[in-house]
Amino acid sequence: MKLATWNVNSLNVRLPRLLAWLAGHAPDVVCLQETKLEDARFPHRELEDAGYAAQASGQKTYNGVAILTRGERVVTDVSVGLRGFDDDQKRLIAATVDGVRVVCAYVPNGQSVDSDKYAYKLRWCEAATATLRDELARHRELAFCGDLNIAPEERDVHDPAAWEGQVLFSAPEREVFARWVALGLEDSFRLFDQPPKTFSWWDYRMLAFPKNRGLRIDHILVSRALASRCRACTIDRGERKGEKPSDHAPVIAEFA
DNA sequence: ATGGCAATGTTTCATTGA
Repeated sequence: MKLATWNVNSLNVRLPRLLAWLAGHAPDVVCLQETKLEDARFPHRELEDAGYAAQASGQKTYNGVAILTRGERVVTDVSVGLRGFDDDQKRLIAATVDGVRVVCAYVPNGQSVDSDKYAYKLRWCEAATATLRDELARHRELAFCGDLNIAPEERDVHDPAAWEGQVLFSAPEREVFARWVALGLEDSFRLFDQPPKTFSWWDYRMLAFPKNRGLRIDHILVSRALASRCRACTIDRGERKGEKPSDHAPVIAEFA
């Protein structure tokens, strides 16, 4: 099974690239973030023609998440949002796909550590921790995927000294990530030897991508049972190149 | 040096992202 996550930064704009990418990689499950589409406008037909079914939870302009599944994979127990956390922002969708619980998240950005949005991010993450604890109690095989908007370690940041204390790399955010790991989740990317300076997001500005000034903030975290089946995790940085790329690259994990 | 780019709707700018 091949499982991917990708912040597409507008599914409307990125649909041609997504369809080409699906044709090239044939992933079995794809978690999407920042679709920026109301459910009524979700491109179900185009994806069906490409061989994918979709579960979506979206809104106009901002946020929006979806889980795509290839072929006749059995999808059950679709749920939307965090338990016990009232939120108008469409940031979380989960589904069980052939027995694997897939939780797709678009964690709030947080803007800056002194902002209301940062406080919202931390509250959202705390509710996510509770939801994940529940989900892990119910499902042996679970993948928590998405734009988690946290760079967990110095090696996940192009310039850790410059980013120290900044949003995406502040101590409270890294502690959140550590709590998710403490629940029994493993960072699939770090199960394997990886090239140094591998990132998943690069700013559109300042020639950040050609200079490889990026962050690794998109992740596939897996429960221990699923980790034991994990055979690879890679970031498709080539997808950041070319015409109209998303500012995020897809992350792909493969399982036996 | 706090800019730079991209997408969206409220569109000819303001807001947000990370």
